[in-house]
Amino acid sequence: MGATKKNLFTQAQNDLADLAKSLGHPARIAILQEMIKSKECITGNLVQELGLAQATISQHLRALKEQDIICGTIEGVSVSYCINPEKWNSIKNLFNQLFDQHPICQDRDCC
Amino acid sequence: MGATKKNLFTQAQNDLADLAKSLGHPARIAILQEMIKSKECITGNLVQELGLAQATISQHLRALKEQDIICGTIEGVSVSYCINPEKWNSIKNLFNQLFDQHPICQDRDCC
DNA sequence: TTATTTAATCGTAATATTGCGATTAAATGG
DNA sequence: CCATTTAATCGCAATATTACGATTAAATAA
Repeated sequence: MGATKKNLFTQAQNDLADLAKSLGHPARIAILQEMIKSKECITGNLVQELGLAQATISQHLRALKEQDIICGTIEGVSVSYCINPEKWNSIKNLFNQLFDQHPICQDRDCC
Repeated sequence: MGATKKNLFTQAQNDLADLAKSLGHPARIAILQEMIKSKECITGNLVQELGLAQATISQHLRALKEQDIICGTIEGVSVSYCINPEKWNSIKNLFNQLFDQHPICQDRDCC
């Protein structure tokens, strides 16, 4: 045991959970915000900015890459990453699809 | 090592990451969708519906409770859970705040 | 009172994640 | 060619998560 039982859930549920999981670490949130902020999408700075080891940053970048949230282009000896705009938009839509399923009911609140 | 270095990040980054993490499991996505679908917020059904053990469901419910995403009221011998509408709304806003930071740039796409 | 039902919690095993030093690979600069 | 720079990957240790059987606690039904 210990492994997620993905077979019990729909593809959509697993996909959304995987996306949420990839946002579920402050370093990855910070990386994405940094990429949004800096127009040049330079990543060498991330190690400096975030204070995590180079190997750790690289690992987080891979997690985001595997979800197709970011991609990188080689620029000389370094690599420039940035957010995949189409994916970003689709993530936003998927999350809002979940959020908007809930009919903010004023009348019958149990919380 | 192995523990997230939360001290390197802002409160907002850690909070958003924690929220994302709590959505980062298909069972918890399924639980939330079930709560949205069923008007009565009955939870005993969840064990039946999802096919996970009772202890496991209870653990996922606790994770959502700890983030204040859901809360439960005792109804006789069983417990009725539902989504916290205010929190739900604030989560939606927090995520969209992140999503909308990105200026969907058509001109300079590296992906 | 004593069963029964329901869900939380405990304890534990399996697996995943996080973090980093060390190494590797690839490109640049001399 | 060789040194340097940059980032990916490897290997490992520490920690977290997932899952579930067993137990517990609380409410109901008899």
